[in-house]
Amino acid sequence: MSTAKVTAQRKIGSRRAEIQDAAATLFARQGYSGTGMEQIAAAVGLVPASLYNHWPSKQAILAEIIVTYEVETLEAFNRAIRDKLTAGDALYAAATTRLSYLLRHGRQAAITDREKLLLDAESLTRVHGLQNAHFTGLRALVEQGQRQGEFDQDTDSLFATVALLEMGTRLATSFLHQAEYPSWGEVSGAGTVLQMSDGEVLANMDEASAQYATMALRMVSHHPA
Amino acid sequence: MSTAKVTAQRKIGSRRAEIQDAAATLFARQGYSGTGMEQIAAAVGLVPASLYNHWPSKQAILAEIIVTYEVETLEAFNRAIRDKLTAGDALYAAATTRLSYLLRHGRQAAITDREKLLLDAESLTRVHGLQNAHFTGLRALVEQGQRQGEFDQDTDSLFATVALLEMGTRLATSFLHQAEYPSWGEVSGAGTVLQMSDGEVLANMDEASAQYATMALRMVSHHPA
DNA sequence: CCTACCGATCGGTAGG
DNA sequence: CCTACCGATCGGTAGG
Repeated sequence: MSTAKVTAQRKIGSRRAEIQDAAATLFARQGYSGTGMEQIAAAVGLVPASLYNHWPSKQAILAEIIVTYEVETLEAFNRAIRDKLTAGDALYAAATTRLSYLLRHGRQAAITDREKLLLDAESLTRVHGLQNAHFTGLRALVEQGQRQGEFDQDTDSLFATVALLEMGTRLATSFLHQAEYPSWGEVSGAGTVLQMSDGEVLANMDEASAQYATMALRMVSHHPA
Repeated sequence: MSTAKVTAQRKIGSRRAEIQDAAATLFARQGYSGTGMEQIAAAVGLVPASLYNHWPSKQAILAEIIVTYEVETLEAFNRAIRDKLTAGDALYAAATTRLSYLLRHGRQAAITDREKLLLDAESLTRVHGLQNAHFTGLRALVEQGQRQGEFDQDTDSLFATVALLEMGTRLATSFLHQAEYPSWGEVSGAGTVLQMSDGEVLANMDEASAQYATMALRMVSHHPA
């Protein structure tokens, strides 16, 4: 497959987005510091200097990837829990929505996870604010379920919230590194059929999300009233 | 062997370890590519060229950090499950042992997670073999528990195994980035009192390990026969 | 969007 | 363990 053909298939006039997408793939695979502007340029068929017509710096590409990812993550969470009648329903919706989003943005999740400390102070403050809002919202949900008797009272809500969030991040980013678990991507008994190619999930995200949400409810010992 | 020579060898030996320890701190914080030999040298009060009296290359430091971490992780797992009478007991022991080890080696866990793909082919093959042995052993434990009726039959063992492993890794490496969750490190209700300083856990690992193991058992719906 | 090029920094070596 | 230094590569700029 020629680079020219792939480039031609993309929308003309979205060079900026094309560069960001190529950067995301490379950052996820090699890390930010391990990726040069020359590699990004080569991936989109340009010479390094031309990238600066679309982006002011390498840092700016990183910052937009991370901030966009965190903004969308928080929006997805708030949308998911809206109008849910019980804590169990809200947690289930938050979990399925989160894993579904994560599986479709595995590169961005991995980059945020690894490189966010390299951001400038302003962007980092914003990212921490977004992450804190997400964390606080999820923790409030856990504690609400505990007060209402739906979730186990003895669970430490701080610990459970961290575990829920981190388990999701890791499950999703794991798909970027299939080699780690050779059987990963196989057809598996309960329907976690997941095939990755160039950072994209091709099949059966819904089943994986349901499995994740079920485990999330088990972790807080959900027992519907 | 003269006393002077032994002393000299000890000095060299401790320098080697001192350099590796400083590198681990920097790699965990800034990434492998983001850390220069000059920074490592400065951290131990040397000039960059002097590092090459103790290590042949920057890559060699990375490789030893990762391989040692994986070897010890597998050993700890095999020791933990030895002689346990039920799958539930074995899973509980594996979980507490794992989190305890991870909390004491958060930097190495984070580095392995992020940088292992940068290893030379030989080291990477070895690391993948060690990880696969750990993964296979844990999955076998889950399936044994399912066959014996201790764990829920409907859980996908592949998915559950990945989730268990990744949740542990993330919980531990999260402590390296306290800023992420401002309340992290506080005194928390159920005893997850964890204070970090320079990558070291100072208090109450046992309670955190127990919380983690309890969640692990819940994830597979453990119900003692 | 290109050619040409900059100063800074990289991992690593020579020699004592 | 140091001083001195290497070629390669880095992110970014000037000018057209």
